Amino acid sequence: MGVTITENQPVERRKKIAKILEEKANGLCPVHDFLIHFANKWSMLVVLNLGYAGSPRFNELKSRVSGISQRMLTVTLRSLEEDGLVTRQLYPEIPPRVEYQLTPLGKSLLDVMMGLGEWAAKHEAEIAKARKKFRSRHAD
Amino acid sequence: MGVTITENQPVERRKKIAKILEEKANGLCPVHDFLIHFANKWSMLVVLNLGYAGSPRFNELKSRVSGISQRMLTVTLRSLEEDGLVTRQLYPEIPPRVEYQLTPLGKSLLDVMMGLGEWAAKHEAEIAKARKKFRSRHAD
DNA sequence: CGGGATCCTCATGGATACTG
DNA sequence: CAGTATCCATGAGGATCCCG
Repeated sequence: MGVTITENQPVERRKKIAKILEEKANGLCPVHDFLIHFANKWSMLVVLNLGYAGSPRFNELKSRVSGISQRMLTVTLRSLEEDGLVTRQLYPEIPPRVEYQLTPLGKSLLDVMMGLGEWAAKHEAEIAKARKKFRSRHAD
Repeated sequence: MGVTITENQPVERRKKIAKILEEKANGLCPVHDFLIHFANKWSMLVVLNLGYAGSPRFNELKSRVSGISQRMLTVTLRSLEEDGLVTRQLYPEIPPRVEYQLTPLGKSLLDVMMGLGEWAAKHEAEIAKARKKFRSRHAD
């Protein structure tokens, strides 16, 4: 099989994209379906922080994800748990202790999220510059 | 410099994540700032379709991104343009013709988006299974 | 053709109070 | 400690009409 890695070849790229955007039985492509559950303010940040912290407790995680409310952390964790990305381990002590952890599936997503995160960190300034320019051009 | 690539090393990974989550002057980490503008239903799908189609016209793109409304395509494209990810080329003909295209910055994001897209396509079934299981367990 | 301008709806998500 | 339950504000996003 052709293992020759030819990065940036338009043809190969188009094939890959086409596969990603292929509609499934539900009328959605995998990306769209994924985004419906994942395109929100917190999911990605929680995944990254879980990747960093290992098996944090609820409030540990809450203090790490700066700005998140108690409610939204709960909601986000439940959603991640539902998608099989996170496990919730309850230790029935008093006071109760709960630890969250990425599943193998969650860890595989973490790798992708890190790619996105590194992109964001790398191009942050460039984007900020573009925004400024755009606004000054449209500030008529 | 230590170029030894040691994938999956927790220590290196934690360092990377820490850098991604590092707060900037505005009190936000790069990812958070990025997500505020990009975590929505359409941006990623539009970027992927632009990567596929090359320099599509407005309605060409609209018919490719299944389900998107005229308004949301406009809004999304403006936002991407503002972030320096997309260029808008107007040909003052009658009727007017407008072509959209990824900038180099947009193309670099496309690569990352493809990584996410491939992840979504690969693990779609697994996620669906997890959801089913979760629901049957919580259907008391 | 490629939008802009409005109106409207509903889901996201923030604040607060309460609980096992 | 780790939530649940409510209430409420905001804005994302859909439908529709209009316009150069």
